[in-house]
Amino acid sequence: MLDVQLFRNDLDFVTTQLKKRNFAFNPENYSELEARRKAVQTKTQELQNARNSSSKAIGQAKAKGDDVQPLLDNVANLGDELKAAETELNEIQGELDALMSGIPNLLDASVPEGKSEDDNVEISRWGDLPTFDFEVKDHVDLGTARNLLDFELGAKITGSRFVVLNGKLARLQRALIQFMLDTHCAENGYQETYVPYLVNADSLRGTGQLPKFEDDLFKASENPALYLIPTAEVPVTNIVRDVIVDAKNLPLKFVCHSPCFRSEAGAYGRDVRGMIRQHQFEKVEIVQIVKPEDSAQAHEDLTNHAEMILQKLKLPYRKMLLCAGDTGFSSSKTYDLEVWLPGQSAYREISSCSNFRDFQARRLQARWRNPETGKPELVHTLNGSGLAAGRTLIAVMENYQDAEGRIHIPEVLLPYMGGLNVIE
RNA sequence: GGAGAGUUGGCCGAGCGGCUGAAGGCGCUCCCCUGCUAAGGGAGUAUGGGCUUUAACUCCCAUCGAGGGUUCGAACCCCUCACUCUCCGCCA
Repeated sequence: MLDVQLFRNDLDFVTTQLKKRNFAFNPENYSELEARRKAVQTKTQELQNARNSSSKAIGQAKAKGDDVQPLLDNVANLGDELKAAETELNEIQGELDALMSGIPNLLDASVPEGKSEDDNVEISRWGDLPTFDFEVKDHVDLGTARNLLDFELGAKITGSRFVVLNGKLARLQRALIQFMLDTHCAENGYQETYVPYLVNADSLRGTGQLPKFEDDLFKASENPALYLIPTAEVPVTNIVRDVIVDAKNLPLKFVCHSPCFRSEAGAYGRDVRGMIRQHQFEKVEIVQIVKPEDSAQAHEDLTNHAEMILQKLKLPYRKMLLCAGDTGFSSSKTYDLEVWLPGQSAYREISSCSNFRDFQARRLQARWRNPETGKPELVHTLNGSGLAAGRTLIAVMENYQDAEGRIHIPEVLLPYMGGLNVIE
């Protein structure tokens, strides 16, 4: 949610900024609605004031033992008039809310122009691409050859875009998750959390998935309305919903492993092969709640924390700055990390690190008390994948394969694999 | 699942139809006194919104779990829902 004051004070600025995103915003439409709101709200409040002062007068007259009937006659019609005004105001507020909650965040000045992922800007590359003196396999061939990955079984048990991991490979994924959690806690100062995987609509509104992106979610129950989390970002960021955080406790840094559930509506036909795009996958999420002045630096730090995992795993990757058209709804600026997948001879997204500034915080009413003003002010929120475990598993399989189709265990994972150093 | 009790400001807690945006206490901030491991006195201390060209003040509106109702007027009465606690049952 953007600041309504910004719309009232500098509508041209907002319109121009939104245009960078190719977001169709109609300022005339907005102004007209806002003018109605102002008129009706003022009128409503005047009526409320009239009612309050009349009621007070009646109370005082009664206390003195005066005849209150003339006063009662006076306010006879006030009730209906007030009710009508309040109803109208509610409708207008509802319209405005719907409009405002559908408007994306404003982009940071450093975000490049562009329409699609083709316009994203490469910031850096890390690691040498591996060379193989044999024909490389992708993770599907590597995994199914040894019955480590079973897509047909996933389809039988549930349906398409689900998979079963067997034996050593399941353990390797668990090792990756443990390694990521331990690293973020011990080296990057994050606090581990465990959170619900079903969330209510308020939580999803807070982080921006609702009302606009309900199709991307799995709804698990109707009454109460509960949804499977699409990312741990939702429950973890909602830790600070309706909270005024003590300044001395900032920044808050959380790390959380969770499964993620996405309906992948609109992704039919994309990445159908393998486990790149599943309805259910494991991810380690890092979240930061910071003072506004710290969020730009925190964004760089948080991205570095995600990069650290790739570096320790010795997986080659590149860092992309997303262009205007590819930056998510709630984000003001996003870096994607793309890992090298030899099986595809391509870099593929493995982490997305975003600074939401106060966009989520305003929806969440997540605030901190600024000692300088003594007033509650909105915090800034950030998050990133650190990393998507399912895709990291794929990357390890493909980068660490040998001519026999075996998968060697990255050095940093050895302590988590119970002495195993190769899956064969 | 059954029975009962609750939900008020940063925290505890009073209030049960008008003078209550809310007593009292704790905490916090400032001032005074005293003087040293402790104490006394005074003042201040909720949030969101509107109006205003902007800002501050004043003013106005809303908020005592949420939503609705009764009433000239609701923290207080009625209804619905959510959550918390206690006891019983069940359970990884």
